[in-house]
Amino acid sequence: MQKPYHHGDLREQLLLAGEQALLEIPIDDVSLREIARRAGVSHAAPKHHFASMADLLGEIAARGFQKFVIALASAAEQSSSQTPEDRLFAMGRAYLRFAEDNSAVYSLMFGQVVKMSMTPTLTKSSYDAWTQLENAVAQVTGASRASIAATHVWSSVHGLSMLKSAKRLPPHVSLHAVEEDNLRMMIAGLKEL
Amino acid sequence: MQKPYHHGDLREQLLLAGEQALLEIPIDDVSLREIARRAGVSHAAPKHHFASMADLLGEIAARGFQKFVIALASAAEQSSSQTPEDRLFAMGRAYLRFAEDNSAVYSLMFGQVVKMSMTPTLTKSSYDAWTQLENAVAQVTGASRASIAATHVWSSVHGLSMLKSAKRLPPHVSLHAVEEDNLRMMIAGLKEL
DNA sequence: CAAATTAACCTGACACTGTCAAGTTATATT
DNA sequence: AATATAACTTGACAGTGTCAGGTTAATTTG
Repeated sequence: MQKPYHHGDLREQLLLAGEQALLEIPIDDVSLREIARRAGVSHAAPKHHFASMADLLGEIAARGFQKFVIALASAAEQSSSQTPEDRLFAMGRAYLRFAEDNSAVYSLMFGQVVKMSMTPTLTKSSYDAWTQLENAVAQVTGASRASIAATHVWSSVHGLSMLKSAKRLPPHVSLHAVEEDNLRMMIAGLKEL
Repeated sequence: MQKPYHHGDLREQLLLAGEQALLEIPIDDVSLREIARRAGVSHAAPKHHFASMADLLGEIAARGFQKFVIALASAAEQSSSQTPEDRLFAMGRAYLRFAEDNSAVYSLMFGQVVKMSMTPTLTKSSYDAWTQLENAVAQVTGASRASIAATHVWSSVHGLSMLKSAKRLPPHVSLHAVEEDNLRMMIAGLKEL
């Protein structure tokens, strides 16, 4: 728990600088050296806190999953007086919103493992996110085939998020309408499992 | 239409070398220089055929969409005696298979535009792929809201492909069962539009 | 409390990347 | 046959991630 001598805690500052950089500049311009620059340290300083850039990014992705779980839980709570379907719908909306508001971190969270290490904390946080979704889905479908059902939910919402952020949706459709209709169709499909 | 003096046609060779490299080595190791090396030319030779690496990758993605359209059409034909739902199901299976067999090119096709230029041929081929899907979906839902329905289909199948290739699905579920069930739920959802 | 140890950080180097400018060579045009 | 042009090479530049070795500050030890 002892603080490093120079920066208070450089590890945390690097994570924050990385998250900030992902918000501010194109993802290809986010380099380890740029993050070090933003934290005000030399280009090799991160080595003492992260074995590689993939490790740093993996840790940022892990923190992304943690915020993600909180965002979805909070959305679910606010509709907790309603049906399980409504709760799932609210989580779906929160999911799409998170992906939009944190698009760079989101694409890191679900990106190829080649650019990013599967650190233990990332494994755990992404597992937590999965569990949260599976529980919410189990309220709708029953627990027996919740894994399959959750995969359907996640695929649908994740796919829509990706198509949106990659700008692969046809320009003439209303994004908001697409989202609402997609969530409705997705939940309807659950009942056919 | 005259052939370049040295290689027959270096442009085509570079595209082939790039496609091959994407099959053989990790996507992060696929560099412009590596592709040039594989084509047996100097590191700057590609400049005469592609303005940038993003352009080369964009062209590879465009060719990916062309093969993709052919693969889906061929799958649909082979079940053409059946119902529109069956045809869509068959296309869904072919989609998942294409994404698996061509994972690097697939992730290029749907990746961020930052690494890859939206060249005119890429715009056209991805539009063709979209149109093909929309037509197949319209056979199931009717033409009026085919855009929305096609977005639902694409999101679901694309999302599943990405989760699979990013290894974000829980390890205890059978991939084959997940795919079949996902396609069934997805098509069921169409009827609730 | 002083000395030794260790952790945190910096400097400099290496091999690699994409892109550009300038030079060379082979084809095409005049 | 002379000229022009397109295709390719060489060499350079600024940038990257990572590693080795040196320096400085905090911590632990004697």
